Parts: sequence; C-alpha cells; structure tokens
Amino acid sequence: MSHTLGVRQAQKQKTRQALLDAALALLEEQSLSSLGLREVTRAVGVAPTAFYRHFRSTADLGVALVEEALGSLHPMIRHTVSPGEDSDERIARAVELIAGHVAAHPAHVRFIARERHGGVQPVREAIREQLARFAEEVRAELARDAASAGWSETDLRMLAGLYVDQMLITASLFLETLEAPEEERRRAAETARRQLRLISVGRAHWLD
Amino acid sequence: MSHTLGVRQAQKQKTRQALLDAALALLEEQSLSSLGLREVTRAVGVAPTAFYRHFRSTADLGVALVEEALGSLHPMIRHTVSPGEDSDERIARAVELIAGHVAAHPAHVRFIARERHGGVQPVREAIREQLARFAEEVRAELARDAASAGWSETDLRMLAGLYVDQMLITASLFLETLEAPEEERRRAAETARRQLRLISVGRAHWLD
DNA sequence: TGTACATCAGTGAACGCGCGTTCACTGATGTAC
DNA sequence: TGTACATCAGTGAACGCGCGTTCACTGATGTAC
Repeated sequence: MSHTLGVRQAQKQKTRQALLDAALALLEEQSLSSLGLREVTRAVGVAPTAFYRHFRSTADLGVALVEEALGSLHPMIRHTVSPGEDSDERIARAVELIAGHVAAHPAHVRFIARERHGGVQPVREAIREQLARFAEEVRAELARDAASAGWSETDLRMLAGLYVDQMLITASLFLETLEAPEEERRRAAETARRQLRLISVGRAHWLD
Repeated sequence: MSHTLGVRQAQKQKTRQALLDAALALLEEQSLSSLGLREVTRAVGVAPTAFYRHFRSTADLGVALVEEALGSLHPMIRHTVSPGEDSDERIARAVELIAGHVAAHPAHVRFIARERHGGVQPVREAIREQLARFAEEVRAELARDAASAGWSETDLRMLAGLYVDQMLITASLFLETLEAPEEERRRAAETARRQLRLISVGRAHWLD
C-alpha cells in the first residue's frame, strides 16, 4: 500500500503549486524583482498572508521555480549529447528536442532566460548551479565518446560549456520565434543546426 | 567658432546624464522593471517631477541606457573581427578587449545582460536591434576575409551570430568573475580563448 | 468507535510607507526690438 | 546696451493606491487514548 498524503498536506501542496503557476504566468510580462506577493495571491484567490505558509518571499518562490524549470531536465540533456549515431542526425534531433521543450514550456524557458542575469541574487545563484550541473553532465557524456580520445579535462569542460550555452541561446531564439510565422521558425532552426554543426566540425579537428 | 549649448541646455543635459548615471548605479542590484522613478530622482537630488522633463518613464530611460551602453561599441566590434593577422593572436586580443571593456564599464555590461531578456519590452527591443547591427557588421567584416571564399550568405550570417553571442557570453562570464581571485579570472579568459579557437577551427574546416 | 485535545493552512483587519502622476508655481535664461 | 516679454527646467504640495508585514483568529484535519 503506497504512502498517500493526508488531506491537509495534499491541500497545502495544491495551494503551493497554484502559487507557483500563478507567479510563472505573471512573470511572462515582468521580472521577478518586481513581482508582488499580493499579485500572486490575488491571482490564486487566497489571502495575501497565505503566501507566508509556503514561501518566505518572492525570491524564495523564484528559487522553487528554478528547480521546477530545470530540475527535471537532466535526463533529457544527458540523452541529447550521448555518443554514437551520425553527427548531423544527432544535431537535428537535439534542435527538435529544444524546439519541442520551448513549445511545451515557454513560460519556464522565459523565466530562466530572464532571471539568469536578473535582479534577484538567490535565483541567479540557483540557475548558475543547475547550469553547472548540466555542464558537468555534458562533460561526463563527452568523456565517454570515442571522439574525445586525447582531449584534456580542461578542453572537455570548455566544450561542455560551449554546448550548454549554445542550447540556451537556441532555446531563447525559439522563444522569440514562438509566435512568428512558420518560415521564420524554420530559419531559426536551420541557423541553430548550422551553429551546432560548426562546433562539431571544430571539435572533429581540434587535435589536428 | 564652435556651437556651444546655451546655459539652460547645458544644465538640462547635465541633469539628464545624472539621472542616467544614478539609474545605472541602482540597476546593479535590481531589474529595470522594479526601478522606481522616485528612487532615481532621490539619488540625483532633484524633485520627482523633474524626471518627466527628461524621460516619459523608466522604460524610456532604459532605452536611452541601451544606446549609451552599446551605441559607441560598433567601431570596436568591427576592429575585433577584421581579417588578416594570426588567428590565435586575434583571439587573444579580442578576449583582452572584452575583459578590458567589462572592467571599464561593468554597470553597462550588467545592464545589457540583465535587460536583454528582461521584463521591459521596449528595452529588449532596443537591445535586439543593437545586437542585430553588431551581427550585420561582423558579417560584413567576415565577408571581406579571404577565408570566407565559397561561403554562402546564410552561413556568413550564421557565423556572425555565433561570434556575437559568444562575445556576450564571454562578457557576462568576465562580469561574474570581476571580484573573483586572479586565478579564476585567468581561467575564465583561457576558457573564452579556447571556445573562440574551437569556433575558428570549425570555420577553417567548414567547407571540407 | 468515540472523545478530548493539538496542529496548522488559510483569514481578515490593520499599520505605516513609498509609489506615479497632476497641477499651478517660480525664477533663471533666452529672445525681440 | 537696455527693456519687456516668452520660455521652460525644476519645485513642492497633494492625491489615491497598492504594497509587505503583524497579529490574533477560525475551523477543518490529525492524533492519543
């Protein structure tokens, strides 16, 4: 018999999630540093004071949003970079994966792009940590690839960082293109693929 | 005889610049979307209402800051990418140029990094336009390079975009490293150089 | 199963405060003659 | 050069409003026996 939450805990979780969802929606048009606690509770339909039962501040809520936006992405990242298979096909698949993710979770992607350099220090720090984890996971995956024979640890980390940054750039490019005509989105995807391909070519000839 | 501003115009310019400077300083610790007009005038020492003699809103002031931060950078960009000369030396010089610029104008660089994806639409748009101009200038410079023989216009634009993004990434990396120990800053510069070098290698073998 | 007590998520009133914007103003600077 | 008038950058009072935070509370849920 599985462990079920009590009624009270379940209701609390539900309210907490409603606060997170409402905040994320409000953050489509503003930054976290201007998001008001009363705005969020008003959107959910609870008293302002209820906020404090879940978060100490909007910054605290922001850190929770970082976990929600990036925490579940680690398996996907790993899978994207995994070795084997043809390079062009892997690139095409990675770009499609990013495009799909942006289409499925635009608000989360926008939040990360916006707050990565935003005005709230604990949130910047939380994003930095998650991205560092991504880079480390990509590095580990690259290290398993036969193409990485002879590469120094420094260079593997350098390349992993380049890939992570490029994924973010691609994601935020797709975000800007979300409401654009099909033609423009197609061009954005093509540019993203070529940039990744150029990095691949550089990688292939790095030790020449 | 050169044209000099009247006393009244000169004083107005001075106040306007003081508002821009005060705003930029306040924006080190918050986003534009939470910057208050009264905060800015308080920092300058003028009445809140004086603000309206210069800007219609803080968003309007933000757009002026974009021009101030990026407007004068175009010659520098052009110079960085110009052809000729050894690739490794050019890369080292470009990275040093970026490091120097970040050290000299940290608040401007932070402002651009923060507001590029920030919560104020007209400011995002102004930054987007300036970056598009950079990309176009880099593209034009790349086109003049003998190494670009045989490259399609699409690929030149793709590469120019990659360079511009990489410069921004490098600048924001240096920004984070500004107060870090020398050792870490040295490593950041080394990573930046290697990433640019990898892109150079990719470029050199693009048409293979 | 039933009872008595503890917990605690959410309430609602109250507070002091800083905000953006309006308005009529002042007085130094600029201009016409 | 001097005078009379126009311009306009900056002022200061006033406004209504929403903010974050405090506090004692309520009543449903949980727990001990």
